[in-house]
Amino acid sequence: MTKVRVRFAPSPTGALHIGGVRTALYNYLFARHHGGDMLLRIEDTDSNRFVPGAEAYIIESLRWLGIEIDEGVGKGGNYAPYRQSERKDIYLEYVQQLLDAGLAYRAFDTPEQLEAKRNEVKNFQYDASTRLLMQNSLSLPKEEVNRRITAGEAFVVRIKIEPNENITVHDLIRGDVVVNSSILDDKVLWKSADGLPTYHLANIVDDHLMRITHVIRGEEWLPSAPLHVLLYRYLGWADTMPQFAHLPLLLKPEGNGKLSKRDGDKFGFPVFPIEWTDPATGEKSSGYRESGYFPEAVVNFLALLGWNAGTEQEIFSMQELISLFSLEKVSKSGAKFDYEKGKWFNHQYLQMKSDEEIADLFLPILKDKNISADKKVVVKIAGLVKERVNFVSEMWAQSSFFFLAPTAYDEKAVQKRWKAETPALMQELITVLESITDFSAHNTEETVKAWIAKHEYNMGAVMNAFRLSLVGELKGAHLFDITEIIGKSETISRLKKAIEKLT
RNA sequence: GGCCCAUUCGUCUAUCGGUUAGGACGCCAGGUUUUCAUCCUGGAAAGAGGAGUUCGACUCUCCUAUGGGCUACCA
Repeated sequence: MTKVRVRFAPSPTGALHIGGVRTALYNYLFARHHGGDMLLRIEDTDSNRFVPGAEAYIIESLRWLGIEIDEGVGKGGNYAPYRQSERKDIYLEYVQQLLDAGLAYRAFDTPEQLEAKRNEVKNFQYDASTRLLMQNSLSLPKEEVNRRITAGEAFVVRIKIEPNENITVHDLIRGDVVVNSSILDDKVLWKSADGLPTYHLANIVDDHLMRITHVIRGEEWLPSAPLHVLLYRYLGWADTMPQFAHLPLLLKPEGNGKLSKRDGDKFGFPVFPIEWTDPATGEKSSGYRESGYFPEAVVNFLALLGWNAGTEQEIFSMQELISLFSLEKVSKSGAKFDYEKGKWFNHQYLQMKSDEEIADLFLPILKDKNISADKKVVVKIAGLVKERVNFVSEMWAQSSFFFLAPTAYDEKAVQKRWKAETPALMQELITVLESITDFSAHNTEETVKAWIAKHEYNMGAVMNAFRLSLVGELKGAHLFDITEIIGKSETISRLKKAIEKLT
């Protein structure tokens, strides 16, 4: 059996969209599952839309997510070059072959003429029914064609599609899709504007030459798949044509349409894997990486948007995804992007991290806040706070009281928990705390609780006022974990301050 | 407009002719807790509509509706 080879073939027209990331992921999972190769090919045949930096962005995004490339741009391989703009001569050879075989023809119609035609005839399509009315090597006398060519007149090359034939595309996800060739148009294969092939030609030539066995791409390509099947046939490669799988699209979380860059701005979540700055406008778009997502969480989340193992498992490592993935289990319909679930995945992965790892991520944030803290202490705090947050970036809000004494007290909390007798109670608590030498959470808790029990104080009244004094609000970690970390003198100092400020 | 694809809780999905239609996110309630959060338990919540086929349809077929995609010298 031939070795599975798949490719991810994005255009360097900007940041890699999250839907594109999923396509790359599925290709990768499929390749690894079958012990095959994953290629990265850059489809830069549209010189107008080329964006500098996009290629590097794509490579970095895949690297961050752990989607490894075996061959291609940035990696090399036996089928180089992997950038289509560097393969022009190769494509030239094959258009010529199509031209010589009479399967393609030259068309001289200018974009303006085509535009005029489209305005004049509704639903105009350049095909068998109209091509003889246009200016091309099929409609014009041979001498006229030659004259135009030698005069250097610009022309495109179009595929010549024979009408009235049912073309079947076998899709691994959708089954057979049958389309009548009459509805297909004579697509441009070679552009005159920039002297490069179109996607259709370059794609087929490369997939064939690079020995691609499975084409796994977005559903937006399904309508042109019959054209691609025809091209394989025209080029004599029908017997080695790759298998197709068209993936369902990622849709907007609300309303209609596919997920777009604008949705990120609108709903406040990233639609790009890593931050992207548009080189033309300087406009920044947020990325999952910079938003504090773990790559494993993004991968897990994306993997389940359109695929599932058929079990009730939700959390999958890359290795598990690889061993379980199959195209048969990819769903057929588009998936609305559920950002809330994405956050949940990150929460799950955050809980799996060691306190040490989390501390390493939290330390720079503390540094930003001008907090210098001992790593050991931060590790401890990470352990106490991680379960309360989805992202490391949210930890400061949950832990600032470990580092800073409250400067204000929540008004409602004060009203509820700071009564006339509270100052005296807190004063007594200070005395109790002062007597403690082993200020560990456990011992302090025992001592304080014993004191409360002995005097038959109201537990809630004491503890809440205590908390209010230390935190400034009625929230936060276990109280005696706080006292242990901030220490005896700071604990007492905060109590004193509260008594002073709230009385 | 034409062509193609799709349609199970609000969302992601399981089910591959016979199920009390399952799970997860989110939501709601209760419990744990000194607080908030976490966590645990429970709850509400779905087969687009209509015809067939069949002893029996979420599952197969057709129609309609709805959603999506494509319809460039963009990919």
